[in-house]
Amino acid sequence: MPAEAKTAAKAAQSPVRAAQPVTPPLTERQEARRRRILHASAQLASRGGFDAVQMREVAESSQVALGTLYRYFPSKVHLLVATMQDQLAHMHGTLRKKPPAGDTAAQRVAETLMRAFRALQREPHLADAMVRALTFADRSVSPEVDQVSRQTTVIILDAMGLDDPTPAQLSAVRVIEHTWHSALITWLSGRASIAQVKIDIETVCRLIDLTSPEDRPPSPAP
Amino acid sequence: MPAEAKTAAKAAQSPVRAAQPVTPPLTERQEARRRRILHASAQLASRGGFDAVQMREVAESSQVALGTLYRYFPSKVHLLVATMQDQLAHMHGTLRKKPPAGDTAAQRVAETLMRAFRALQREPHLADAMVRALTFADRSVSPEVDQVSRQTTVIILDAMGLDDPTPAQLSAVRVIEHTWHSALITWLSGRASIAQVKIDIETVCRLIDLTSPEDRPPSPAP
DNA sequence: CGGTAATCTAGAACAAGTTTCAGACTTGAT
DNA sequence: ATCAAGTCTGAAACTTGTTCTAGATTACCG
Repeated sequence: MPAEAKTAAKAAQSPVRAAQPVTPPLTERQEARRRRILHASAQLASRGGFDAVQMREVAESSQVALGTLYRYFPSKVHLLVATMQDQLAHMHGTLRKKPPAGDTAAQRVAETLMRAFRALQREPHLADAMVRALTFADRSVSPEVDQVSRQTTVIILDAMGLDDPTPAQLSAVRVIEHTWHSALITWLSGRASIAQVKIDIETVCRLIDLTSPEDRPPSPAP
Repeated sequence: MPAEAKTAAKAAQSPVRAAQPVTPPLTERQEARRRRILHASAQLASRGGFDAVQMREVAESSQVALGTLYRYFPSKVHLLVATMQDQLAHMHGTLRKKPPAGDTAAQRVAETLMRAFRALQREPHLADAMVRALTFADRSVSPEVDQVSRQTTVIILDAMGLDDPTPAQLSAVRVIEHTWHSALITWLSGRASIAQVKIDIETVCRLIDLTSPEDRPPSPAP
């Protein structure tokens, strides 16, 4: 049993930087199947978003029986969250190569998120599928969602250049993540403009200066 | 046609304080039906959350044919978002009677949200159903979701004691709402503790001091 | 190699959201 | 009071996520 669920469950306990799960030995063909499935999922999602990812179609596209698909990913939401993990890993790689160049931590985080946002704008349907799955996920997907959250946290902390955040900073990072997800949703459902998302990201990033005033004096012009 | 959708669509244009929609004449019996439906929805939601609100059961509980239910609320998500509007109106009334008493705007907003949070804790399943519906809603529900958002904005601005917010303040309020929704979700899915939600709300409310320094000097102890 | 446990496949079956339809009932205008 | 238009009902049908089953296939152990 490939067992995504079990797999990620193990990783869902220690704080920020948790280890990758102990990969339960996957045959080469199984690894290939898994990749095919994730690829098909991303492809269908890119076309028509959440609704377009239909389990029967994913199964067909990836040349796998429906039952097998469900063995690898126990639900549609699991599948899409895994797809998101996949894409996030990509993005993290990309970001690592060209780190953000702002002067303050807040600027770098905002720049990082805006870069990610622009990437999502190129595939709005895919973004829709992944984000909707993420926020719709119930407790049974918590371990996987948590993993996504942890990965996002790492990306933000990287941008801040922090290794050992205080509780206050962790809270600020959580608030930034909250804003990030929720702002994405309002944008995806057409209730907020791109400009608004940008402003809100910049606004929330100001919290960083508030929790670590070492980087630059926070007080605005009087 | 009672037409929830049309109804709320009309309200979804002017900024913050939009007027109530021009109620398309509803007979008394129709009004009663609508109430029965919302009541059944809230009741089922209180039991088992999002999944427990099954359209057939709602129809049966409220003594209405399935087709009629769909005429009043074109989808399950529409129904639950309307349920949320209902509950929000309640809450706003309650809050009006006992306004928050903090010294700064930030304190009052945090207090208000924590009060709402405690109310939700009393009916976690209902909260689950409403919040999941809200964030899962696609474009077809935008007008209604927007209405909820506007109502929330009003509540927050009330707590701030503001009537005529600047764009920066509006952005801060949006960020607070984002955090509010997303923090609720992480709590509901068991990924964050109540304490964490509290801290995050307090953290994000600090943004208020940042965008309107008139209320009290923001600079922390050196 | 041979056997056995695990995995995979095809396809049926089930569950819940949504749609459809014919006929009964209400409403509002004349 | 009557008629036309709009609503409501009950029931069946359709869609898509999910589960189940029986029989192939594959992986691994001795």
